[in-house]
Amino acid sequence: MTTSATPSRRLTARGEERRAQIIEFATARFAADGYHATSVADIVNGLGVGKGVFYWYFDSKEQLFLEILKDAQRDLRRTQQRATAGVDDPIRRIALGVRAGVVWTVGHGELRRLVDFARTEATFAAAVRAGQRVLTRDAMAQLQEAMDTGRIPVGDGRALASGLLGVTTTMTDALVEEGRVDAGTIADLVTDFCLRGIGADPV
Amino acid sequence: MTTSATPSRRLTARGEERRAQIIEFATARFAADGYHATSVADIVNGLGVGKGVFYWYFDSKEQLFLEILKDAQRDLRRTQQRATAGVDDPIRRIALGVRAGVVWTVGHGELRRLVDFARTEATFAAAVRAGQRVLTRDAMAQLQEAMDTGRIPVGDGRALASGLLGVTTTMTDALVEEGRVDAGTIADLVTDFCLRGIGADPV
Amino acid sequence: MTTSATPSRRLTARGEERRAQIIEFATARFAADGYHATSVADIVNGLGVGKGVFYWYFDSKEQLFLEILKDAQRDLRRTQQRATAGVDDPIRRIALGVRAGVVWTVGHGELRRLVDFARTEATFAAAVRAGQRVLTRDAMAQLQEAMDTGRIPVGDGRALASGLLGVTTTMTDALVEEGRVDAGTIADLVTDFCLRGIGADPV
Amino acid sequence: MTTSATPSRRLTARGEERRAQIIEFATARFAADGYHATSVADIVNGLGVGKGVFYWYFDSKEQLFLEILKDAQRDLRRTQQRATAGVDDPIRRIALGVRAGVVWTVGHGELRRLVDFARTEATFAAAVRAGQRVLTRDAMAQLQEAMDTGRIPVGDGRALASGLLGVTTTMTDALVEEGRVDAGTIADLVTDFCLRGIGADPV
DNA sequence: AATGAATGAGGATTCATTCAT
DNA sequence: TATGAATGAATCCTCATTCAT
Repeated sequence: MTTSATPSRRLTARGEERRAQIIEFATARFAADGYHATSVADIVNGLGVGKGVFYWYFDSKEQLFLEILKDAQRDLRRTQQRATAGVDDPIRRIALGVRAGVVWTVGHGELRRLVDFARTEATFAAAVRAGQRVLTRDAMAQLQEAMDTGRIPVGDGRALASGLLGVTTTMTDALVEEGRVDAGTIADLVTDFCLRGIGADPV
Repeated sequence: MTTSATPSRRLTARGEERRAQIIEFATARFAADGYHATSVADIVNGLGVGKGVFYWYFDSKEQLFLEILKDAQRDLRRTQQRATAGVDDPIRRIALGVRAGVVWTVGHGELRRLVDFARTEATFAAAVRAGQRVLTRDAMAQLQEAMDTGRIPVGDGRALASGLLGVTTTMTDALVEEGRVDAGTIADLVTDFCLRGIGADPV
Repeated sequence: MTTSATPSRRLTARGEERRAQIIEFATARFAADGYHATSVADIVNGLGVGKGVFYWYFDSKEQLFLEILKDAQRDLRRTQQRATAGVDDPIRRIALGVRAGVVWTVGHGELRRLVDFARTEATFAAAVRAGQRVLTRDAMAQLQEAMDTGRIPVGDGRALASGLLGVTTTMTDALVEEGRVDAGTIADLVTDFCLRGIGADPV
Repeated sequence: MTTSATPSRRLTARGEERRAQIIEFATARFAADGYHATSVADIVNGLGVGKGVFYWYFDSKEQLFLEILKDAQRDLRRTQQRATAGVDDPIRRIALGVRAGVVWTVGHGELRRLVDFARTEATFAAAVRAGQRVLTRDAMAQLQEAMDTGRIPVGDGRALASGLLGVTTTMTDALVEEGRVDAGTIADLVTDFCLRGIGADPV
């Protein structure tokens, strides 16, 4: 489920596989050791292939990272959209979106790390902000509807949206780090905090 | 407001000044360009001094970064302690602590970036977690008292504490990024969300 | 005659060649100018290759040196073993071993220098001692047999063995330095001194 | 008992003391860690003085080393001369010289190391050779007399002299390293080997 | 005599990227 | 497609030496 193949090249089935394999492995290393601490050599050696392979599929290390980043952001968004599709009540949509965010974060802690890192390098910061903006806009839309329909007090949509984001990621991280791996329980705690925070009655 | 001089060395007044100067400059560059994108050469050139100066005051680039990190975490904590000292009501203490956190974050956005980055590199992650734990513990103490005295519903202290942290940092970042620089307004929004989130009546 | 390739890597024929070439060139420079006075840059420039080449074949300058050291010690030992193989008389074995040692030393004066240097750096001293111990043990075995069979007076094997070593290296060095390059003549003088020294009748 | 004070400077009593202190400390470090591994900073820090002190007494690290070297060689020579003064029999003189050499070496193992090192660096090699030549010449004089008076078979003086040197140093080193610290015993073994080696009857 | 600070050339090593095969 | 080899700029760090005080 990759984006625009970069070295604009038609890949065979086997090629697509290789490419995915590189992405997967690199993601794990980037998350575990950090982007800079992971060299292209580490990646190809870990995969047991020659160096040329990497550059056959990617223009550069930077481009690979960007691709991982975008994939991650798109994947999270899709997950949330899928979770809230067809639900009428804006509060429920928010709750479900938050839950989906938590579950995704629990399952993709590595990607979270990458986003955190990306934010700190001039080279990647723009990409992260772009993605974050999309997520915030989604949340704002729901919040707006909730305000319009009187389900929550009128307030600063953007502020509330970023609050949702903050609680979701930070609380999830903290609890996962502490060893709590039950996504459901974590989701309950996060959702509770969030709904209260925006002024809705927790379910 | 530096810590223990590192290459255990007695510094003259002039030396202390230099050292502080390096820390300040390096912090700015690290925050602006990223830790890896900022070379020791960049730092000393920017300061117009020889390369050896850096290593006269610091054992390594890594150690300098760690020092900045610890200074930042200690500074934030002190600010919060100062803000809540002598206040009896736990809810008010929480509110004041959150406010202080927001104000500090608004004034030290650069440091926030560094902490975010540090979390993503194996080398620094431990230090960040240690600092975060201290902050969380502080918040947990207040929350516990609030629960014990019936000011908020009994709940998962750790979860709530990390919620407070998450809202504070993420919401502040988002609003600052959007151009809102009035710390007071931001603090109001954040505090509101937080108090609601833990189940207290916003003031 | 290289040992275990170091950066555990399979080398092609061309690679093996390059590796040997580096070892050869570096040995010459180390011996001529000293280990510290020879920089990696000197080596690669002298070879007309890029700096990375060195690190493709060796983990570090130190490791390369160690490898040269071990190769040298092993080579000398093999030469002596070959020279004495199949000879029954222990005195003759000693004489032949000494001769072989002299000849080897005359032909590999550079390596002798490296060993001398290595002994003086904490980093390499252990490796030298290990090699020396092997050589001494070899000589001691022959001396023991000579004593057991009454060919030389009973004495302190270890002392005699180190005496053989000392005469061989120092006398050879001194004579070579003086310009006498005829290995045969030198070997005669050394062997004479050695056999007399251990109490055997010179042949 | 220093040589030509180098930064041609009149030293006060206290100054001479300082100077000797530096030489002593540096000698120990050079011998223990190696010349290159010991920085000027190590020396002054170890002594608890500022960097200027070093350059007040010595022009450079190199010059200090050279001075230590020469002191050592002169000291050894004097010791041997003192030991053999007034003795008529050339064989006895040789025996006593060798003994003195062994005793000195046992007591100054560190200096031996320095000489070994010096031989391997282009910068110092000449100085060592010069010293060695003096020692060899001394020995040759005695050997010549022994030959002239028929006490030992006529042979190659220079070769024999270097043999004496080699046995003395290498055997002593080997035995000391093995833990035998009784200079007398070691001297016996060395002298025995040496006298036999040159064709004299051991006493 | 002595100190702490500063200099900067030099050195080892890394690593993204390219290339011949 | 893939590999091993090669490149060389960039980086961190060391250290002998100098200097202002």
